[in-house]
Amino acid sequence: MRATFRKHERLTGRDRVKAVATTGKAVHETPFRLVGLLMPLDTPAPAQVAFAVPKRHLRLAVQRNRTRRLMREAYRLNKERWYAQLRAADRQCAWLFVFQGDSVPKWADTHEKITRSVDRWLLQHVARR
RNA sequence: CCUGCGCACCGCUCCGCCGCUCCGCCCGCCUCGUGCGGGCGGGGAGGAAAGUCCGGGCAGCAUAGGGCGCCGUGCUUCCUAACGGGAAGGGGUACCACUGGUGACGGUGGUGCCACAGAGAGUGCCACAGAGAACAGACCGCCGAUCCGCCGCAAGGCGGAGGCAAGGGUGAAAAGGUGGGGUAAGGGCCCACCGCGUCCCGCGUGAGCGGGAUGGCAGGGUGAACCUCACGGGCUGAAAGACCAAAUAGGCCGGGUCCCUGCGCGCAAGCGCGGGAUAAGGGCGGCCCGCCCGAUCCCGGCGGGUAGGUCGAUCGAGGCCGCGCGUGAGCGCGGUCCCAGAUAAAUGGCGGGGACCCACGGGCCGCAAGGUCCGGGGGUACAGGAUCCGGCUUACAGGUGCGCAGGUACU
RNA sequence: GGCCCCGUAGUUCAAUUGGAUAGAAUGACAGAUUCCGGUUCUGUUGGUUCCAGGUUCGAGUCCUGGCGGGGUCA
Repeated sequence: MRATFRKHERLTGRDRVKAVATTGKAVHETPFRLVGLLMPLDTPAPAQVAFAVPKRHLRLAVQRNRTRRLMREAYRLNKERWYAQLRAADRQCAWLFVFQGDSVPKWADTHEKITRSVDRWLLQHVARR
C-alpha cells in the first residue's frame, strides 16, 4: 500500500469544517491542536483531514506554506495505521489540525507531535468502544 | 589587485527513495460516478509572485446631449492600449574641477537633485524679533550745505527746522547688486558693468535659446493655502458576472379531503360500491336537497433560491531569434514556441554529493596589497501565484559585465 | 481577494488657520503626614509626536513612500 494523500482525503466545505471546529473533541500537543469528530462522510476514505495555519503568528505566506506542508507530510507517512483502527471500528472521522506556534517548526518535532496527537485522540474516542 | 558608487543582467545545481496537482493515452474494480486504484508520456511560482500606489483588458449596473460640482494630473516634444510610467530635450539648483573679472558675477566640463503651469485675476496667511513686514520704515546712526536762534572781530562752533535708506542692529525675508563719480551727508542722482522687465529680429515642431534696442527698476514670500488655466475621469469590482442545482421552509397552480360500518379488489397503503349518523366558515336560496368557494392535511407539478458544482480561467498589448527604421523609449516585417492554472487552495519531505561565499589554521608564490593549495567549520538571500496584463514602490545572500572615483604595488 | 480608518509620555486622551519650550489626568520615583500601610498634600521624572524623505522662514498638523494596528464586505 502506497502512502498517498489525495484530494478525497481532505476535509473541505464550510459546513463540515464548522461542525468539526465547534462540536469536535480536541487534543492538545504543544504547537498543535487536533480537533476531531466521528461522523459519516461521503468518501471511500476512512477519514478526512484539514490543516489550518492562522495568519496571526506566521505573517509570511512562505512560512505558512512550509508549516502546512510539514504537517501534511507527517500525516501522510503515518495515516495507514490510523485508517486500520477506524476500519476495524467501522467508523468515519473528520480531523482538523490547527497550528498555534509562532515560528516554523522542525521536521522531527512536527512528525513526533502530529503522530502522538492522533494516537491520543484515537485512544480516547475509538479504542474504548 | 583592493575598496566604494552607478547602470544592466543572473539569482544555486545534481542523484536516490517517498509524495502533490493539471493535461493526454491505456488498464483494472465497483456502490457506474467522468468515481477509486494503477501504468506511461508531458507541464508545474517570481524578479520582485509582495505592497495594492497608478493605468488598462474584461464583467455588471447607470446613461439623449450639455453644463455645474467633485477627484486627479501639471516645463516641452515623443513613446504607449493607457498611465501619476518611460525616452529624449529645455530650464533651474547644489557640489567638484578648470577658468575670466578689482568686484557684483560670468564661462566650460562632470556629478547629483527638482510635484518645474499661473503670485500682471481675486481672497487668505506671514508667529517671535525688529524703528519698520506689504499704500513700507528714522531705533542706533550720518549730515546739518539751506533757513532760524545763540556765541565769536573772524574762521567757525552749539542748538533747532529739516535732509539721508549708505552703515549698525532684527529677521526666513528690509524696495536691485558691484565698482566709480558726485554730494553737507546720501540716494539710479549720474556713468560703466552684472542682474531684471518690455519690445524687435533670427533660430528651434516646442519648452526655450542667441543678438539688438530700450526702461532706470516696475517692486516680498506662500498655489504639497483657497483658487485660476489646461487636460483627463460615469460607478462598482472576479466575493464582478453567467449557468446547473439537493435537503428544509415558504410562494403559486392542479387534484383529493367529515365520522362510523358492511361487502369487493389488493401482500399492504389504499381504492370502489352500499348503509347509517350528523358537527362545521362563506356563497347561491324563503327553506331543504344539491352545487361551488375557503381552511386543514395529503399527493403531483412550477418558478425563485441556499448548500454544493461548472464556467469566467489561462493564447496573451505573449516569449525567443533574425532583419530593418529611430539619438532613444519603442515600432514594423519574417520565422519559431505553447510556457502554472490550484480553489480549506498543488512545487513538498528525508538522505547524499557538487558549486559558490565567509572567517580560522597550515604550506607555497610575491617587496607589498594579495594570489593559490590543503584541512575541519559555518552559510546559500528576499520571498509563494489566486482574473489577466503594463508600470511604480519596497525587500534581497551571492555572482557576472560595463563605466566612474579613490587607494596600493610595479614598469 | 477588495475597500476603509487609525498611529502623540508606561497608559488614556488634548494641542485653534501650520507659529515659538507638545499639555492634562493617571502611573513611576522622592519627600511630608502616620506606630506602619492606604488616602491626602508637595516636588521630580517621563516624548525619535510610528519611520524616511519633501514643501515652508517654521510641520504633531500639508504632500510622497514605507512600517505597524484595527475594522468591514459572501
